[in-house]
Amino acid sequence: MSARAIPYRPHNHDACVSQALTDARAICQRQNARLTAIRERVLELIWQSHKPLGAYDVLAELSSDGHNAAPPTVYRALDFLQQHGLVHRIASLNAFIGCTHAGENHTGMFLICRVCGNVLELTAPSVSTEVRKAAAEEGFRAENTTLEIAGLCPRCQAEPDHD
Amino acid sequence: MSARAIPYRPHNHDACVSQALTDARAICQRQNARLTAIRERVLELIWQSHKPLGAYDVLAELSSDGHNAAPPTVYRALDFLQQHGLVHRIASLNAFIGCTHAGENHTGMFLICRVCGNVLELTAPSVSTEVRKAAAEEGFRAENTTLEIAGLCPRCQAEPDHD
DNA sequence: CCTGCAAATGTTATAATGTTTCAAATTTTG
DNA sequence: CAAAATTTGAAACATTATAACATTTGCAGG
Ligand SMILES: [Zn+2]
Ligand SMILES: [Zn+2]
Ligand SMILES: [Zn+2]
Ligand SMILES: [Zn+2]
Repeated sequence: MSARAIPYRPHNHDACVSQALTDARAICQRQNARLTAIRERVLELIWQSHKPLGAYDVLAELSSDGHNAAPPTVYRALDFLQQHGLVHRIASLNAFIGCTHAGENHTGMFLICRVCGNVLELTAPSVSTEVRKAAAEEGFRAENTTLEIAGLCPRCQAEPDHD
Repeated sequence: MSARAIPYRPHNHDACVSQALTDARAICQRQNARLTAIRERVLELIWQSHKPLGAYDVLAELSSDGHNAAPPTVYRALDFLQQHGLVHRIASLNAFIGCTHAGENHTGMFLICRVCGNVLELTAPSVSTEVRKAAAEEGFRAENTTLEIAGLCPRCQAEPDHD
């Protein structure tokens, strides 16, 4: 896996997409999971940008593909992709984003720009460590961490009206 | 403010509620905010346990009070209470819980037991520090942190079938 | 190749959560 | 008190997610 693009800055995003799809195929093969046409298409749609996409946005895109889809189709695909660590749900936005650390066994931390809407996924081991420690001090067995930071990305701090 | 009760363990919960209401009155007075009857009642309902309550649950309770309320009534009250730091929204559950650090200017971290449903709110400065650091390393200006840990509370680790 | 099973998808309906809008009532201010 | 601002009421609507059951597809064993 090559160096990761920074969503906030212009980059060859097609490369992001094709890398994600390639990785996904490999991961599913390794896990004996079936990355069917719909699932792959949903993953591709989720990856169309670094901004989280709502389930109904995915649905709309599928429809404009000519695919006559209903909500369960999308939610099922998204469940599958989450299960296999290919997308994340951003709880604070009710939306989904492609995982940039697929196959890496990580706890994501998401930096969400409230202006441009782009999201950067980080793996911050020091944060995870402190979280685990804090939970352990309470005798709590942590299983799943939701960590989403809303704020301003570097670009939007500089020029507030950007896409 | 006295020592905080641990939600997972039996305690005199009426004391939690009356403490919360007393604190809320003081805080609103200090901030020149109007803790109206509805708002106070919603806060009280939220505090009826240490389990997060959905907006529509609050609505149902209001209705059984005889109060003929509609969704906006509840959401407005909850907005107010959030604004003034009296309740938190748990994004991963679409539900609300009373703040146990009201007036303290804090970033909450929530330990959510997936079995009993109780939630413990912590202030973990070391976590906040690491989060800020990680964000800063990316040049990101963090404004709002959502940090929710799902797992098993001490009690439910010991005896899995408890309330 | 067929048959039968399991996984995946289609389809319809419905549940759960949250917002917009405008009107009426209440509180505050001068 | 009168004007202005805040709060609440009420109805409709929008968005997000799931339930239930029928149908199709992929695949293993015979
Ligand atoms: Zn990209
Ligand atoms: Zn990830
Ligand atoms: Zn209590
Ligand atoms: Zn709090």
